[in-house]
Amino acid sequence: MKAQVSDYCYMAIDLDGPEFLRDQVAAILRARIESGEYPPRRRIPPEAEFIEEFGVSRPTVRAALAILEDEGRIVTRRGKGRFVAGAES
Amino acid sequence: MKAQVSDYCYMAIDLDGPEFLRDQVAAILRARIESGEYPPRRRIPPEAEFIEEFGVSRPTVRAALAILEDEGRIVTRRGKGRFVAGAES
Amino acid sequence: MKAQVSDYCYMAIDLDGPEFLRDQVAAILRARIESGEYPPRRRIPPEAEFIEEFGVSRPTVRAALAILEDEGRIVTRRGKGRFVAGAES
Amino acid sequence: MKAQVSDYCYMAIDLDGPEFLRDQVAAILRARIESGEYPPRRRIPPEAEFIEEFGVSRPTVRAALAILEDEGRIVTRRGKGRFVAGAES
DNA sequence: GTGGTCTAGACCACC
DNA sequence: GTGGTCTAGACCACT
Repeated sequence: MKAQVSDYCYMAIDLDGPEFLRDQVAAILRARIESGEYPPRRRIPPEAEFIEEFGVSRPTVRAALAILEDEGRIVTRRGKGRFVAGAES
Repeated sequence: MKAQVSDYCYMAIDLDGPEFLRDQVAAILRARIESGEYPPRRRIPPEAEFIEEFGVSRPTVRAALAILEDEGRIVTRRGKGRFVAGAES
Repeated sequence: MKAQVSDYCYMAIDLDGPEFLRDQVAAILRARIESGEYPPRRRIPPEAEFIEEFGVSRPTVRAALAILEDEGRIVTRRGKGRFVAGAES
Repeated sequence: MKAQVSDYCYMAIDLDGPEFLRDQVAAILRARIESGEYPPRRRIPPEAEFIEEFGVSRPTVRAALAILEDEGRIVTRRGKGRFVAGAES
């Protein structure tokens, strides 16, 4: 059921992909944004959901989301959630 | 103050060089696993403890642990520690 | 499935509003401290556990814990947890 | 002996200063760089030393150092240490 | 009930 | 023996 990023040394989701879990999670979420699965200006799932989905720790999820925020793909609103970046404020 | 590797070998041999330290450390830890001092499926002490206990460098400890892992005696879980191999759960 | 606060009060009272939940939770926890269920200088369960146990929101739990802290019954250590107050070490 | 940043709810080093430990540590180190205590192109102490000096966790120290790196005040060399930024590479 | 900060401590990669 | 990444889980601030 879960979309495992990796099962820790058992398998990697993509052997040609990013080296670290943080970067792998970021890559998956980046793809979801670019594909429109997470549409502009819409909220993305909370941290807790990614923790469960990918089976990684909260800091790893947060590090991945920080990458996407640095890239300008998402914005964070404390207490409200994270949103896909889009035209206008 | 520190317990040198040679202490654990009961002063039986002199240290001829760092390349032997690795095997000596591995031998000590292997004995602890086989004696049950480190029981199956239990975590073994962290790298840092062996560094201090044996007075050797981190790469030496890691090389010794890699030997035991190659032998299938321990398994490694990043961020969690190393565990003595045992019956599957 | 969840243990409601009212269960812990033995259904003695009805809930007239959320402002009372805080005091009820505080009263339950106060009783646990005084009875020794939560012994001095020991950590009490984390916020999340009380949220689940009592079926109340995080702010309600935190407000209840703040009461106990004001009363000097518990102390808070960020990143570590809350502890029952007791003789100094 | 230690230059405490704060003793966790007991006192803050500067009540008008930064709100978070991370920012407080960053501010102290920033001041040392600007004062010349940590001169340009010289190595600054390792993470472990700041952990001990300030009595904070490793992630907090790293977060503080990340701020200074973002500001361009220090550069990081894996396996070698962190250095105060200075003219020329 | 979200994200924000912090603690503690593990193993990893590199020098 | 440095910095890099990761785990696990606590409390905090805000909505």
